[in-house]
Amino acid sequence: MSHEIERMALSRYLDDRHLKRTRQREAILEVFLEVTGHISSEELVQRVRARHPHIGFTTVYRTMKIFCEAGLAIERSFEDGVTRFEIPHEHHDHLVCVRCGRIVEFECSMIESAQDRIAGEYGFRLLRHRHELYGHCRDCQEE
Amino acid sequence: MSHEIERMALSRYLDDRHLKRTRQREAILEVFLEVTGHISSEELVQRVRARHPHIGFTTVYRTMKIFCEAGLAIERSFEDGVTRFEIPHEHHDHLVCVRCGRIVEFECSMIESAQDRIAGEYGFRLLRHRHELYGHCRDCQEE
DNA sequence: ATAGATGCAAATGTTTTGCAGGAAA
DNA sequence: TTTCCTGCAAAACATTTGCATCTAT
Repeated sequence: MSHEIERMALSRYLDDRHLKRTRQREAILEVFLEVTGHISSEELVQRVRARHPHIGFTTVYRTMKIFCEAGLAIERSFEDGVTRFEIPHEHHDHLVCVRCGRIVEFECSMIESAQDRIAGEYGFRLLRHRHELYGHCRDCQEE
Repeated sequence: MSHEIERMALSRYLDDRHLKRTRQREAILEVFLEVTGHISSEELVQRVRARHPHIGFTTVYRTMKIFCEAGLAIERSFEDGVTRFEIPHEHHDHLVCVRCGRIVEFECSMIESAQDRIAGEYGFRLLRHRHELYGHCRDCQEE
């Protein structure tokens, strides 16, 4: 069984605050762990409902909040007003195609250290950042 | 009279599409050109209404859309769900204090060129980017 | 038995749209 | 006198909250 780490993290998070293991949380976890890349709240609701039609979207929203707090999910938002989630993995930022919506991850340690230096220059204690490049991906350039 | 460039850009934009010069647009322009830094839609509505109580917030939203299209304003959004506007000036990104909301601009050509290189590597034609550093500013660190 | 979870409906907050009346060209 | 603009109310949209009911512990 894969994603043992995520399952254990959730298990511990729930136990620590006396939260319950419910059918709904199990179902949402299953679906979320299958995601590769980024999934919006709405898509997540749809996929969960395909298997468990009774689950309300409110529950999905509330559950994803818990997953984020438990460290199983990271909330991301690009420029279309919807929240997306991804499974945490090594640090990265994103390239977003504004035509097809494709999201590609990139990593650049040079930029990372430049950020630290800049924050320091301005006296900021850096907590997090957001760095997105918007453009047309290769497939969307011909026309 | 300052901001001649902005006024002329708007004038031309309006003329080109046979749009009208109205009292409301004049009023919103006056207020907006006085802004230093970033102003949210809501703050803008308040400031405009302080002088012209009759102006509707719908008009402010619609007018700012026109200003953006005319190149007099740039829309920015940080992580609090509201749209902010700034007067265009040399390219820059932002440091945002998550405690007091202070927004500081920075510029880094090294990051800019790294972005171009990365976009190229992934076959993207870069249109724009978004780069924000979130943290605590100097004044918000003591506690 | 009881703290916690669910799902519906209603509320939220920001921004947009429909429309009838009003103003600029 | 036509075309565009305004302002109100209502809609949109993603997300959150209230609450009565249900369920895991």
